[in-house]
Amino acid sequence: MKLTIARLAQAAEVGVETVRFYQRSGLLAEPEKPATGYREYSHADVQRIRFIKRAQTLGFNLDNIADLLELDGPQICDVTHELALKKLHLVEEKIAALQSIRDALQGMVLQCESKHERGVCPIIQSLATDEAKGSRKKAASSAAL
Amino acid sequence: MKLTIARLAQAAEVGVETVRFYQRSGLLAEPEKPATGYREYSHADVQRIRFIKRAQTLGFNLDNIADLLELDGPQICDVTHELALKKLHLVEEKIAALQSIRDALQGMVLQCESKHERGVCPIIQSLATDEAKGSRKKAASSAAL
DNA sequence: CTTGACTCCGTACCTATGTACGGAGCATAC
DNA sequence: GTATGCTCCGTACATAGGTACGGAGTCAAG
Repeated sequence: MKLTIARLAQAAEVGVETVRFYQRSGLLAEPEKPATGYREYSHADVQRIRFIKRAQTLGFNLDNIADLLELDGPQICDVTHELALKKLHLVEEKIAALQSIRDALQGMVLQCESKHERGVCPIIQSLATDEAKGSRKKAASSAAL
Repeated sequence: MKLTIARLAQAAEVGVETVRFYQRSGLLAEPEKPATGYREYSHADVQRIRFIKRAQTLGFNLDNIADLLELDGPQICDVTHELALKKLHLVEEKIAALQSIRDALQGMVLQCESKHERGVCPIIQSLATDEAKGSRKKAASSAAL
């Protein structure tokens, strides 16, 4: 079944502009433009976009995904395995960083809820002074929430 | 002690351009330009930039931080408490999402390491097909690693 | 054969947080 | 009094992943 770009986009649950963006980024081939009429897309293109979207939900960026899509041959698994492992480590680091942020925030929230000096906010105090006690010193840089 | 912008930046461990950026963003006031000579900064400006940087490591963005810096009066704690609590929830959501990504990646890596059909990569297979079994369906959208 | 919807294409814009550049003014050291 | 380095200011660029716009071509229905 041949599709126009709008129907491809709909089937893949993305916008038309996103399809074009993937084409510009080299993730998706642009079909030949016929002498008359519109470019035609296939179900394989739908699958390819879905692949991209699924890989994105696992934290792969479009560069990674381009690599994954390029893979061919009997050694594929070596490459994907390494890529997935690398990503896994990144995710674990990120989780650790966020956990240390969470601990710091929890501490602040609790302090705020317990009795404290009138007119002095412990959260502001803790941001205004350079203690670095507890969790804040270790991992929590580059949060990017 | 009065500082030039470069010495302010150095004391606060940021770049000069970052100081200017914070000024443009309204996080830091620009001192009056004297009739002759350069603008003068104080230690309070150093503290303010450090405040910003510390708040950033906790996941607050510059808009949040602008709010925090604006606060004044006896009800401060209500606002900071709410902001911190909201941020805490966001961080917890983010952690959960990343954990589900981690689980999915771990599963893939393990599959890749165990025996599997020759010439077929389980990672690619799992991205190419729409099972959504296990972890992938729940939280893992909007990864932003 | 006109109308409305869709495609095609290039380009500009968006978020957030900076970074970099370039020319002119100013200050301090020699 | 000049060389060097700093300040000041506006502007452009960078990232990642899209999103939007505008004008021209094309297609299908009535």
